[in-house]
Amino acid sequence: MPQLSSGGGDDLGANDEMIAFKDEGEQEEKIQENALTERDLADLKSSLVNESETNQSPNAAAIRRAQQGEQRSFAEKHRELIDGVSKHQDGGMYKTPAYTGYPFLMLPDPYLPNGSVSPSSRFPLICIWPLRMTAQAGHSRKRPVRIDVTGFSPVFVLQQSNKVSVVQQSHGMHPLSSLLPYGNEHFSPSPPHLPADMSQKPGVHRHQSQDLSGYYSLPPGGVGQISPSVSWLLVRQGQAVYPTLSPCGFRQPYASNLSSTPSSYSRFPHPLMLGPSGMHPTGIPHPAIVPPTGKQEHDQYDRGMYLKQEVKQQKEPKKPVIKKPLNAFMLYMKEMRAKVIAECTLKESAAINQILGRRWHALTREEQAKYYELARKERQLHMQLYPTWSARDNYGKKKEEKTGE
DNA sequence: CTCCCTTTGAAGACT
DNA sequence: AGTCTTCAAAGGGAG
Repeated sequence: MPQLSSGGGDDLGANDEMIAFKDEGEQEEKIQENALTERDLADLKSSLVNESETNQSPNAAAIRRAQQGEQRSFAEKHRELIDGVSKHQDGGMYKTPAYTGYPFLMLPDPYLPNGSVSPSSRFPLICIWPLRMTAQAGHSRKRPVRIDVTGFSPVFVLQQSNKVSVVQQSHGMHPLSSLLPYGNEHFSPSPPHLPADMSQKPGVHRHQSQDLSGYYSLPPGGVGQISPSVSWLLVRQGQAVYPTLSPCGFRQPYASNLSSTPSSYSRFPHPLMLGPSGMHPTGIPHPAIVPPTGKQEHDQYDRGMYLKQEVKQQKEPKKPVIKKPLNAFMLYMKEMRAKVIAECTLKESAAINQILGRRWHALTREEQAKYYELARKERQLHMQLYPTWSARDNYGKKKEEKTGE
């Protein structure tokens, strides 16, 4: 498995990526299975879902085309991303295929084949901070009200020894969008209700609506107070580099002491900064951390909810719940859910998940490997961030909650 | 309002 | 060691 060769030195990731993909015969079998699965998709949809779904179920060929397109687009995006990264760097960090699925943290890859990364460099000196300014005000589970104030183009940050390189993407699609683990709307067009935000100003283009809902932080002691005011916050060795708008509309970084706050901060407060809820011990919120009483869901984007949580926590401080890192399939589901919903006009998660499960099996080994790799990085990062955390911490918690203990 | 459903994979618990 | 159980996400549906 080419992309799974960790190159040694990886004692953190589990061996999930070493999945026992069977050999040639199995591959043929898989191909056949793919065809079957894809064909079954229509059947599944018609059998699983309600009548309306049945009536508009596309034929198998259409599904096949859709799936092929889906898979192709994924691969293309992946390639584009790799190309994009490699074009924009001068050969320092990512000589090997860059790890493309982790926009949250552009860290030196400890899995570089030569395994030469020093222990200290196993952790990022530079962190890319995709704070998309998307809030869901007055969110209810059934009717999310989304205020999308995403304003800026994505920025690449590549570590070059002690420098920060910022690479502006020239096209509308964020190159990392295809693999954003926490994104929900990676490929969806900009929502029609998008307010006239800065992205619509001349010279400032807006990337597609992506929920860059999660991100990882530096390890304890890495950073201090972080301003969430910008779409992307770059952190480097105790300094925050705040992207700002240049006259031409491109974002330029400027270094700032963490204690000082750029003017843009006050203009764009971010709900994620409210209160201690979901805060990593560093003071940085993390998608894996959720307030103890609430579901994660969109709460972290719900300013009101966060305020409530803050007040609540002031009254009765509880340990924030650190969630399990997502496995490969969960990451896949996160990415593909919206697509399936759009294609199948389904809304029931149970039915959607069935389809996703079949699609998952229909993926090629390479396509699955990408998600296994993502999940491996996810676990690794989770482990770095929460070294004392164990799945045991949440084990049986749900039952306890139910029983009221 | 709360729980269930449904999927896969990881990891803890149990035998 | 092998098997079982729980939890991650999601959101409509049911009670």
